[in-house]
Amino acid sequence: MQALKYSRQREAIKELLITRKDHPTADMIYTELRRTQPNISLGTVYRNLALLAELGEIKKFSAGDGVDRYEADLTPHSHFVCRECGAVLDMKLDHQTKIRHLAEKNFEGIIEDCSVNFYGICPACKQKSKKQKSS
Amino acid sequence: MQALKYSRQREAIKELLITRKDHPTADMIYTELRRTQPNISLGTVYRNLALLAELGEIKKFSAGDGVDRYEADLTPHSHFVCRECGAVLDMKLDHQTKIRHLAEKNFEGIIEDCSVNFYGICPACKQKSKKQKSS
DNA sequence: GTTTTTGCAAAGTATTTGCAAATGG
DNA sequence: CCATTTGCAAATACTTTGCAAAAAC
Repeated sequence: MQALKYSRQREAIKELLITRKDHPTADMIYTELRRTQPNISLGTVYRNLALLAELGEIKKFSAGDGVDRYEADLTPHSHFVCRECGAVLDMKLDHQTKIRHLAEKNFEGIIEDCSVNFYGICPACKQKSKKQKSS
Repeated sequence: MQALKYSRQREAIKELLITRKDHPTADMIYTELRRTQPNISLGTVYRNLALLAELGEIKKFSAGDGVDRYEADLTPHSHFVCRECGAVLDMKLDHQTKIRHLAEKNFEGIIEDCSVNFYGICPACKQKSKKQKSS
């Protein structure tokens, strides 16, 4: 049981996540895939995202707004969320490893994962507001 | 305009968050307040939580499951989420300040906030599974 | 009296699920 | 063939919102 058969849809989802470096939601993935596979359903997208995440092939995370986001980059890194435009950017500094060790010292439980989110204004929006002021 | 009048409901929500040290969801707050104010509505709870968060009197955050959580503790700290029992615990180490400075060095945007979540097995659940093994 | 807040119910999102048909091995 | 996956639609979970009545000032 649970033999995991090939699925065109699942491959397409994985491929899309490897290609795209933004951090799409299930709905964004669905909309994009619809262009090449007009019959794919949102339920299938959700089911495969959950499966891939469970297999550890992709990572599901939250940007703090109510929507789940997905990425194929499994290396430890954190995210920046722009409260102006909503963009989610990678922050390549690897804090996690260091923080995790710090946290483990004072904690009796088991720490398996760590997520770090930054919030603020992204470089692009910062530029934009500068120009508006000077005009 | 926007003069902010007193509201018994809002005070009760704030008081509850100051008292309770778990990190309740809107629905948990609603259920609890219903015991003393049987007519309070879920919409009112949501509206006041949003208002209090906007005023900076409480903090809204995500534990990674789809539900928003609230707390009155405004000092920088992070959270641990048990993937066994769902408990959300405070991690009192202040990583945020340090991490923020690290992140700001390599980032052209503006960092206003930072959230750190740990995931794993909480001390209580760890104990429980130990006992099960030895029986 | 005017403005803000409330309770209620309805609407709006995001996600999950049941099921018969399609697909993979 | 049998097990898994799909598309579709309905169900669920969480949050927001419109509106008339109630409360605050």
